[in-house]
Amino acid sequence: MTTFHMPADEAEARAIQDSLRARVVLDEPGPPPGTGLVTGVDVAYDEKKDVVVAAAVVLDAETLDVVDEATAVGTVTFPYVPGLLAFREMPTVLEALESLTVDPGLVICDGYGLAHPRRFGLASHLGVLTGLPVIGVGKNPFTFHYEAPGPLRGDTSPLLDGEDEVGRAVRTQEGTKPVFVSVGHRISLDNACAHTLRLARRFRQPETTRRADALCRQTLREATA
DNA sequence: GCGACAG
DNA sequence: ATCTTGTCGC
Repeated sequence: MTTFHMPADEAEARAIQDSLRARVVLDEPGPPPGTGLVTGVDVAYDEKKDVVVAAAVVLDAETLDVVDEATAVGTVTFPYVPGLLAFREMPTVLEALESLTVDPGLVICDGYGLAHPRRFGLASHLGVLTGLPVIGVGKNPFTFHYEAPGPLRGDTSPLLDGEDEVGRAVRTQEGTKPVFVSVGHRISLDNACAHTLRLARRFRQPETTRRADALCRQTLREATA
């Protein structure tokens, strides 16, 4: 497992992404939906943007029951720069994941994997550092373009960077905006979309993300109070 | 040079 | 991400 290194500036951060990108594994199908464990990770920031809380919530993939959860509180040491999000969140996210008492199985995180200017978003980075299969599910199309998917749950359309399909817009609920799924590590795009759809039975976002979001926000309130 | 820009 | 009133809809 590779150790996280905090770059001194944006140029070094981009160089790290260009270097680690070669370690992304794209030829594995990933675990079948509905089996094993699935882990959601998310972070929340305080008003001053200097405290960050990460949460990891492990669910049984079939029942969606909570199996384990962990949080970590850290300090933000890198500014938000589109394309360099991982350097803000990675240290605290890794700490939360390492605090779990079970194997996380498949990880679902906010943001993107291959759908990234250098094809190495947060989900790819997290996958390479942990070795775990990772999916990226974003709420916005970032800098990419797409045609609206059909109106029904399960309808999809390609997320395009020019001619390249870097991810997929997935309609998880009728009457709501799609989410944007991309491959992080050790999973296919088809399977990533199938997992996302299965985990978003009731709401727009996957249950893993919703649980992790609620936990890190609650923990932030308690840590800030 | 200007606009766009995951969280 | 987070700040935030009112407002639309179930």
